[in-house]
Amino acid sequence: MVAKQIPLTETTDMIKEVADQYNANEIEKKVHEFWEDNDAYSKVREHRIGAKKFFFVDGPPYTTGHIHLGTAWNKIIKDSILRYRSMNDHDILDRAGWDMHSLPIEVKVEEALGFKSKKDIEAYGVGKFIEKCKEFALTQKDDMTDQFRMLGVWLDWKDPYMTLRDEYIEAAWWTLKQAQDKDLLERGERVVNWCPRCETAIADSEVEYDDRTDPSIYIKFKLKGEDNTFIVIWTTTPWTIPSNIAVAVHPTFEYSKVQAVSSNGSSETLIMASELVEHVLRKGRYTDYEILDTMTGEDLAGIAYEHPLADVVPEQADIEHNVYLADYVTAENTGCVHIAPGHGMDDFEVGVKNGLPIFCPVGPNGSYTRQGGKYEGMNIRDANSIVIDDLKERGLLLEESIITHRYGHCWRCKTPIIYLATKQWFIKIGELKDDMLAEIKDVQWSPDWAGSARFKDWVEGARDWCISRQRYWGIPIPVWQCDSCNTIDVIGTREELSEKASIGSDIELHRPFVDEVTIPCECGGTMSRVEDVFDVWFDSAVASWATLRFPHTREAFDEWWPADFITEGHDQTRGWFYSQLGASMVAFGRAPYKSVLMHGFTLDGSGKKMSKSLGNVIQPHEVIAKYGADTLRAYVLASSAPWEDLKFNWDEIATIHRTNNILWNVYRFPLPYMALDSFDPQEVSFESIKDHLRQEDKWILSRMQSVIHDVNTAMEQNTLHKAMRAINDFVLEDLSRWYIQLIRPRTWTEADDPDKLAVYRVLYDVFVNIAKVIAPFMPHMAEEMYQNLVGNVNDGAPLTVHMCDWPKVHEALVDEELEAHMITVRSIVESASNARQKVKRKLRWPVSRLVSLPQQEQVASAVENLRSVLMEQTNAKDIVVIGVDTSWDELGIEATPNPSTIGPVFKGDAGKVNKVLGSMSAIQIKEGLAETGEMEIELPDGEAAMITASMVNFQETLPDMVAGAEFNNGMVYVDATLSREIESEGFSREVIRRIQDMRKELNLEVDENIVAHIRIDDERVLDLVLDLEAIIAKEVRSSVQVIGYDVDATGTLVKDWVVEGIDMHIGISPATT
RNA sequence: GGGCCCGUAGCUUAGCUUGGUGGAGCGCACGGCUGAUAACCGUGAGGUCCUGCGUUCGAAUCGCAGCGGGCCCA
Repeated sequence: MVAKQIPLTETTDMIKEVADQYNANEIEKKVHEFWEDNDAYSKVREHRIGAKKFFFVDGPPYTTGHIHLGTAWNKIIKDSILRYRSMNDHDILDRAGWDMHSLPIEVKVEEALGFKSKKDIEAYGVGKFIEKCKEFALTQKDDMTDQFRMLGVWLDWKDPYMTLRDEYIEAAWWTLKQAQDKDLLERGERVVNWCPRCETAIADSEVEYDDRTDPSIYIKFKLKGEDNTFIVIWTTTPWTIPSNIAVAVHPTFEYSKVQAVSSNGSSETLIMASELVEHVLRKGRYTDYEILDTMTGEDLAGIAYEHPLADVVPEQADIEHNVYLADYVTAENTGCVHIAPGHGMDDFEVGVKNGLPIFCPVGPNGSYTRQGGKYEGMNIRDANSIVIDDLKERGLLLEESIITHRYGHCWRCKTPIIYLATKQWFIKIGELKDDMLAEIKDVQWSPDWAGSARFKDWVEGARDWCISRQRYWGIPIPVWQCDSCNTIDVIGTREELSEKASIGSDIELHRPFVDEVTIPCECGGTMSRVEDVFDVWFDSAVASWATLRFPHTREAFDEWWPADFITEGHDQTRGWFYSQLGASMVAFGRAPYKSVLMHGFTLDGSGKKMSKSLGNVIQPHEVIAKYGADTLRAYVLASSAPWEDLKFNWDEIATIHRTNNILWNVYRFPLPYMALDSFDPQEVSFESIKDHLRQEDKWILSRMQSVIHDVNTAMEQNTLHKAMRAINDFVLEDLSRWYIQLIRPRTWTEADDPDKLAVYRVLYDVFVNIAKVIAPFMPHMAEEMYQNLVGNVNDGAPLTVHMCDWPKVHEALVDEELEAHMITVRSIVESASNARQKVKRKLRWPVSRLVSLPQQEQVASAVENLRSVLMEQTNAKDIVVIGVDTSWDELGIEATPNPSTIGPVFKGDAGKVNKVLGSMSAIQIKEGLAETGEMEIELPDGEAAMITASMVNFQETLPDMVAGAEFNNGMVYVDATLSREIESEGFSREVIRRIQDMRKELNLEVDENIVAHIRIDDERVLDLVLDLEAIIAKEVRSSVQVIGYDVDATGTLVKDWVVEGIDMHIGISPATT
C-alpha cells in the first residue's frame, strides 16, 4: 500500500532537533507539500476500505468565490470529526459539495455584462448566458477549494459533487418523478413572493426583511343600497386597490356604524371596528361623531360595496364586491381588511375559500397588464401616487401619510418584493408532515434540542413547497407538457429523455438545450418542456443520493445511504436539514441522515453578526497569515460548544497560539538530548525501562490515558470543545508546568543511565500519543511531530499520522490513586511557594524542613508516595507530616486581651485586667478557660476578676523563620532557618545560575566545556561557595575553574553581579580543548 | 409578535442536568524560576452570576416575567 514515500523531513534514521520557534506557516506549507507529494489523503481513505462505513454528506457551500469564518469553522468541524472517525477505523465517503446554480450567480453575471432585466438576457442569448454562469461558478469553486485546503481540511476535493453536473441534475429529475408518481406534484395558482426585477418567484427563505417607507392610506368603500354609507379600510399598497375584490372582517369583533361629522358640517356614515372609531375619525379629521349602531363582524358578512375605481378598471365593474369573514383580521387600523386575492397570501386564501375571482392585473415585471385598465403599462410603485390621487378625486381618501415598516426584499437584488398570483409547481410537503415528524425522532441530534424543539417546531409548520422559478441558471424542471391535450410527463433520467424524444444521449441538460427537446404525445400532439427551473433549494435537497450518483448508478446508494452524519449551522434548520428531509420523504419515505450536529454562527467581538456593511468581517486568511491554520482550528474548536455562537476574539486566538507554542516547546525540549544520545525508540523498548519508571513517569502515562479517554467521550457526544480543552489542559498543566519541570535534571545526566532512558521512552510515548490525539484537530502540527518521531525512525510505520489507529486507552497504565496523589502534592508545592514568599526565601535556597498538617489521611500517603517529587520541587531538606487532627507542637499561641468586651464589664478596672492578662502566658489562659469558659484572675490590688472566653483573642504564632500557607487539604509550613549547609548550597546555586546565564549569552553548545574565573568580594561567602566547588564545576561544565577572593575574573564574557548584597565577578570562556 | 438558544471578573469562559460559601485562562500589579527562556511558576487586586419576582432553611443553578444578543419565523 505504502508506495514510494516522499519524506517530510530530510532523510535520517534518527529523531531530529527542531526549530526554536513554532513557525506555523512554515510547518503547514511543508506538511501540505508532503500530503500532496504522497497523495496522503487518498491513501488514508484507501487504507480504511472495508472498515465500517461512514457516509458523510458535505452541506454544499454556495460558490461565492470566497470562504468566510463561518464556512471555515463549518469545514473544520467536519474535518476534525472525519479525521477522528478515520483513525477509529471507519471507511469514509466524503465528497465535498458545491451549490452552483441560481440567482446569486445570475445576478453577478448580469452585473458583469451590464444587464438590467430578463430582456437583456434573452437578447444576449440564453445559451451564452448559461455558459457564462457555468464558467463563473467553476472558477469560484476552484478559488474556494484552495481556501478550504489552506485550513488543512480533508474532503474529496478531487471529485466533489457539483449541482451543475449532469449526474446531479438527474438526481433532481428522478426525485421529481417520484413526486409525480406518488401524486405529490401539483401545478397550481398560488400567491408567491415575486421579485419584479428578476421576474421570478422566490422562496420564503429568499426574502430578506428590511425597513422600508411606504404610503399608509385610509380609504372608504361605498356600500351598495345604502345612502352615504361606507366601510373603511387601510393599506400600505395603494397599487393593489385596482385589484381589490373584497373586504374581510373578524367574525367576533364588534363593529360600529358611525355618523361622522366634518369641520364643514357635512356628515356621512362609516363602518369600522368599535374600538378603533376614535382612531379612524382622528385620521379622517372628523370633528364630531355619533354611534348609530353596533354589530358583530358576522352581521356584516355579505354586505355589498362598490369598487372605488370601477370606472377606470373596466373588469372590476363586472365583479361583485362583498364583505367576508376571516379569523386573521386584527383590531388594528380600521379592523376591516382590504382583500386583493391576486396580491396577498391571506387574501388569496380568503378568495379561494369564498370562490372569489383571483384578479391579478399585474405582470411578471411589476407593471399593470391590459386588465389594469387605465393603469396599463404603469409600474406598480409609480402607480401608488396615481391611485391615491384617483381616490382623492373621488372623495374616498380619509387620510394619506407614510409609514416605515419591515418589508420583504429580494435576497439577491434587494428589490422590494410583491405578491403575485401565478401558476407554479408545488410539492405537497404538507401531506408528509406527520411522516416527517415520525422520522426525525429517530435522528440523533446534537444538541438534543436542535431536533426535539427547534427542528420539530419548524417541521410542524410544513407547507407545500413551491419548487419552480422563472429563471435560466438552474436545474430545468423535467416536466414536458403536450400542446394539444395538456398531458404532462415527468422525465426521471437522461436516458428516459433520449429514448422518449428519440435523440442521442449526449444532450446537455441545462437550458436552453433541453428546452429544444420535444417528445411526441400519444394524442399526436407535441410535448415540450415547461420553461421553469428548480428552486435552488431543491438542488441541495437531493445531495445525499446525488453524491452517490444515484439514480445513474444504484450500487453505491445501496451500500451507503442514508448519511451517517451531517453538520451545518443553525440557519439550516429551515434550510438544508429541512429541504433534504422533504425531498427524501418524497423519494424514499425516510430521513436521509442518521445524525445531525447543528453548529453556531461566527459573530464579531461584540456579538454582532459579521457583515460587509458593518465592516466587522474577519477573513480566515487573515488569521492563518498571522497564526497558522492549526491555531485557527484549535481556536474555533476550543472556544465554545459547537452549537453556540462564536464571538471572534483576537486575544483568545493569541492565547490559543501561545498554547500551541508551549506544545511545540514541550515537544522540542528533549529532542536535543535525545539526538545527542542517539536515542532510538526501536531499541529502547518500553519493557526494557519498565522497572526504572519513577512515580512521576507512571503518573504522566496515566494522565495520558485519561486524556485519550476524555477525548473519546467528548467526540462521542460531538462536544469538540471539551476534547480540545482536555488536550490543552494536559499539555499546559500536566506536561509543561509539571512533568517537564520534574524530569529536567534527569535529561542532563550523562551516559546510558536507565533513569534517563526511562524518561526518554516515556516522553517519546507521550509525544507520539499527543501527535495522534491532536491529529483530528491540528493535523499539521500532528504530522510534523509524527514524521520526526516516527517517520524518521521507523520505515515500516504508516505513511502519515492520519493513517494511524487512534490510541487505545491502556488500562494497565491507568492509576487513579496516583493521579489524586499528584494533585495533592502539586497543591502542597504551590502552597510551599506561597509560604516561601512570605518568609522571603527564594526557591534556589533550600529550606530545612517542610511541615505538612493534613486534614485527611490521603495526604500522608500522597506525600509518602511522591516524597522525592515533593522534596525536589519544594527544595526542602526534610518533609515532616503531622498526623490528621494533631497540632504541630512547635506552633506557639499568643493571647491578647479584648478591650471591647473587657471595658464594659470592668469599667475603671479594665486597665488592670488588661495588664494581668498581658502578663500571663497564652497557654495558662487557654487552660484556665478550657473547662467552663470562665476563669478567675487576681488583680494587683488582690481583688478577683471573672474572665470569660470572649475577653481574650488567641492567635497561633509561628517559630522564627517559619511561614505557612493553606493547601487544598491542610496547612503547610516551611522552616527557612539557615545553616552552613543551606547557605553554601544557596550561594553555590546563585553562582551556577549566573554562569549558566552567561553560557547562554555566549550561545555555547549544551555539552561544551568552559574555563571560569570567579571572584567573590566576601570571605565568608567565598568560603561557603568553596564548599561546593566541585558541584559548581560539574553543573556548569567548567574544565578549569578558579574561585577566590583576589581572582582576576577574565574571559570571553565577564560580568559583575550582586548576589544577596555580595559583589561577585565572573568571567568565562569556551575551553580550548 | 412567535419558536429555539445565549447572558458569570475589563476580555474569553467552567460551574447549571442532580440547589449547599462561584473556579480558570488572558490582561494588570508584585515576587519567583531558568540550557523549553520571545517560555514558565506563585501572590494580589478585580464578581449586583443581565434585571425583578417567586419556590426553598438555602438559588449562578429550579419556575415566572422582563431586558440585551443570535438564528429562524411572522
